[in-house]
Formats: sequence, structure tokens, C-alpha cells
Amino acid sequence: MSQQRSERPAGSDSRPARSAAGLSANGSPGHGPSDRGASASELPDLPEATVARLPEYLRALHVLADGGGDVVSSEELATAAGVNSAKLRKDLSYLRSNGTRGVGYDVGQLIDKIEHVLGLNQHRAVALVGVGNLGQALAGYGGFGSRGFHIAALFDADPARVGDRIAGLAVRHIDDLAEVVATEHIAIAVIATPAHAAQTVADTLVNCGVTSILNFAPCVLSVPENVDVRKVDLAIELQILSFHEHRKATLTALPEAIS
Amino acid sequence: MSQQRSERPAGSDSRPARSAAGLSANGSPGHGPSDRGASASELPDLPEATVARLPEYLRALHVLADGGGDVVSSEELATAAGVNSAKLRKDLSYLRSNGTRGVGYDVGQLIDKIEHVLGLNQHRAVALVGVGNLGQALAGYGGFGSRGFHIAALFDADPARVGDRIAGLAVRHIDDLAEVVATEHIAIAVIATPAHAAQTVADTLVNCGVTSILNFAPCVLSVPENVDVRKVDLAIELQILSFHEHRKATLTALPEAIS
DNA sequence: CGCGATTTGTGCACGTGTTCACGAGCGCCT
DNA sequence: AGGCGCTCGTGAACACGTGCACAAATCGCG
Repeated sequence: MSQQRSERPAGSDSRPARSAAGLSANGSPGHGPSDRGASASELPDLPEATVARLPEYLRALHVLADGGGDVVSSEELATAAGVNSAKLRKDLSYLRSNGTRGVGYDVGQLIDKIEHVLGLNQHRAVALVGVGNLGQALAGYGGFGSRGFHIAALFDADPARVGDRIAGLAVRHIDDLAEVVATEHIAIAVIATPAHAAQTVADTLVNCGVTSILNFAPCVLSVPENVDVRKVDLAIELQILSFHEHRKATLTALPEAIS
Repeated sequence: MSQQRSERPAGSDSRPARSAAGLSANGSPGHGPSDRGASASELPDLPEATVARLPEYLRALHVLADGGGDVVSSEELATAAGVNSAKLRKDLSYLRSNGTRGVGYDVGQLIDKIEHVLGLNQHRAVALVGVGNLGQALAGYGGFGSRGFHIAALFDADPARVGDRIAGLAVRHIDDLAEVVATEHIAIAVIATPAHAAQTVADTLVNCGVTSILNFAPCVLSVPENVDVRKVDLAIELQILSFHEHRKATLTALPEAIS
């Protein structure tokens, strides 16, 4: 059964999708493509783990810039971002980073570079579907503008909510989605609906041309291969913490018997 | 500079801490400790990546159980949880899983096992600090009870908010935190304050005995080594999606010149 | 001008996580 | 009873991510 559409994990990490071709007959073992990746100004590869950390670096850099900092050492920035300094340097090296040896990194320059890599030059328009408890909170969160996004439209399926104004935006019915997505050039959407509605909403979004979805509903979405899904589930985070609590408790309970 | 307290990554993943002892003189190369890990009923090791997936399995299992399912094959459960079936089997094998070959896993039994491993037998009391936009939404989210948690107390630093009732709970002042944490046996807390307040709140929480923190504030928390921190940052998730958008856009722009 | 202090960039080894592929057990059907 | 198909459990290879440690490069100063 199932085998619905495409068996994408769509989890928070592990994005295969690379090297989709050549699943069997890859006759030539040649492991040296010599010119790795893109042509010149584009980036070679950028591991997924690095991508996940770049936003954190960016945030830390903005804090430093606001504090009047001009250059940062990898050590400083690393502790500000909560990572190892070697890791940070390696991550930045993927960006053709131009740090100065003996000095550090130019803060402004690095901000520009990371923002460019993340595609944050233009403010991206985001659609938010589901104006319940959580949706309203997300819509009201003011910290988006400074991080490269703005909520361009709110949608809900409940006619009673349509027309409400939240944070200066009118809630529209989800049937208007196609039109708004087209006119506002929206490529990213946030799903904050109950779980039972999430898949339907996701299908609609995909049909309208949305290619990135941030899903707050506690369920797995199945989407075509070219659509990226990230998931945030509060209960899962708490359950992971609970595991560590449980572990800590049982560990301190036993005397541990260190040889 | 800095080197504040302890340089824990405190990130969303990668929890070292295991195998702290025996870092050098492990004279005997004997790679077969025979009895691996804990004594009998306890679990041997449980990789962090597995722990992060167990909650998702649990959610999928509950859906199946509600649908009247009795046994599941690894393939079914894997697709329901959005993962590879081999990964699922390996994950479950860490739990001394008792699946039946040729049949599958007993749903109820597996639910019990995972809940036990995650320490969800008792409902865990969670404190929520910061009753702003997001905090109110989290407090109002009803899906906790079924997932092993209940919000036991709300706190805020703003005296104007103290005394408000949200979802049947009164907001208390953060100065009462120590008292409430002690009486309610709270070990897990959620920080939903502005970023500038988060570190202070975290310090307070740690002083009161909280050992697991879920941080929604966009900043890095520094905490002692025995405290677990997980972070959820909406803007970071969006920025990661933005990167993939950007990537997809530039990839489709070029003609790709296949071979 | 040369030297030392400092910090980046990175090769390499290691650990962690993922996936394949296959043996081992279980139930069912004849 | 015996065989057959199905599914779990897992060893082993592979891919990925991390961190050390050091060479290369730059600045500042005498």
C-alpha cells in the first residue's frame, strides 16, 4: 500500500537528491571530476550541515556588527555562534571565504557573503497558512524583516477567520492562494494548520508553485522531489529532552561503579 | 576571551558526552566487551540520531493504533514516519525490539517500549517562560497531553502580565520560579522570551534545578555541561529553505549542459 | 628589512550515521 | 511435515561530518 507519490524523507536533515542519476551503470570509476562544481562565482557544493549553520553565523555577525565590531577572529565568532572554531573556519572556507590570516574576518563583508549565499539579497515573501493559535503568533513575530523575510499573505480555511486583520494583514481564504502566490511571487510557505489539514494544504501549495515548505503540523508531508520540506514539531523536541532527562535520572540513580 | 562557562555546542544535535572516560590508555585492543553497555533492562547506547527519530515513530504508531492497526511492517511504519525502512529497523533494534520475522511489529508493544525509552511513562511537567506572542500560542497548544507533557506553570517578567490567565493557568512572576519548580518537580523548561532576556532566564532556570531547556529565543545559551539545550529558530529554518530556493533558481537558470 | 606573533585555511584521521544486502526466524499453505 | 514467501535483524561498506594539528600567510614592530 501507500507508495503514494515520492518517498522523500522530507525530514529536518539529510537531503539526498544530489547524485540522483547513475544509480546502477556508473561504469567509469573516475573519482576526479577535477573542476568541482560550478563555474566561477557559484559555489562548489556546500554540505548540508554547513548550510544549517550559516544562519547562526549570520545572526552572530549581526550582533557583532551592531556592537561596532569590524573584524572577528574565527574563535570569537565560533563561541558567539556556539560552535567549534575549526568547524567555523571550514564552513567559511566553502564560501571562498576571504578572511585575512593573522587578522580575522571582515564582519560586513562576511555578512554580505553569507546573505548572498543564502539568497537573502531580496526579501523573500512568505505565505502563512493556518491562522490559529500558532499561526497568529508567527504572523505577529516581528523579527522577520531583519532576517530577510516578510510575511506576504495569511490564509485560512475557516470562513469565520477570513477577513480578520492580524499584524496589519488581512486573512484570505485558502482558495485565493493560487492568485496571491502568483502575484506576490511567493516560493516559500509556512504551514501552521492542524495535522489533518496539512497534507491537503501542502498539495495546494505545491500546485500553486510553492517549492519550499516549513511545516509546523505534526505529520509527515509527501511532496514531489523538487519541493523542500522542513519540519518543526514542538512535542518532538520535548520528547528528545525527555529522553535525556530520563537518561540522566537513571544514570545518577545507579552508583556508576567506576572500575 | 570569553571562555565563559563551558563551551557546549548546545546545538540541535551532536551530543558528545558519551565515552568521556578512557580517552587514552585503553591498552587492550579487545574489541569485544561482550556485555555491551548497561546491565539488563537498560539500553546499551542509543545513538543521538536514533533518539531524534523515535518521537516521529511514536507519532506514526499512535496514528496506526487509532486506525485499528495491530501489527506494522517496518516498511509501512517507515513510510508513515518518512524514513528508510532499513534505518527504522536498525533504530528499533537498539531498543531490543521484539518484532516478529515474517510478520512485523506489535503496535501496542512498540508504543510502550518507545514511550518507556523516552521516559514518557509519567507525564512530565514543563515550565514556560515568556508569555508573549509565541508563549501564549505554545501555552494554548492542546496537543501536549497526548504526547506526554503538560504545561505546569507560566512565567513572565512583565508585572503587567502576571496574573493573566492563559489556557486555564495563571501567569506568575519569574521570581516565583524556584518555588514552583521545586513543588511541581519541573525538570524541563521552554524559553519563549525575547533574545536579550534568554540568557538570564536560562541562568535562573539552571539555578532552580532545571536540566533541560527548549529555547525559542534566537540566541546561543551557555549552560553547564549537565544541562541539555535544544533550539528552535524560525528564521533559521526559513533561511535554510531560502538557500535551497536560491540554489534551485540558479540551477534551472543555467542550461546545465549535461555531459 | 627581517622576525615573531597571530590567525586563517586545510590535509588527515576519526567517529557517526546511512544504506545495502543477506542470513535467520516465523507463519502459512499445500 | 515440508517447503515457501515474507519480514526482521545485522554485518559491512560507504558517505558524511568533525576536530586536531600544522603549514601558509599576513601584520606590526624593532
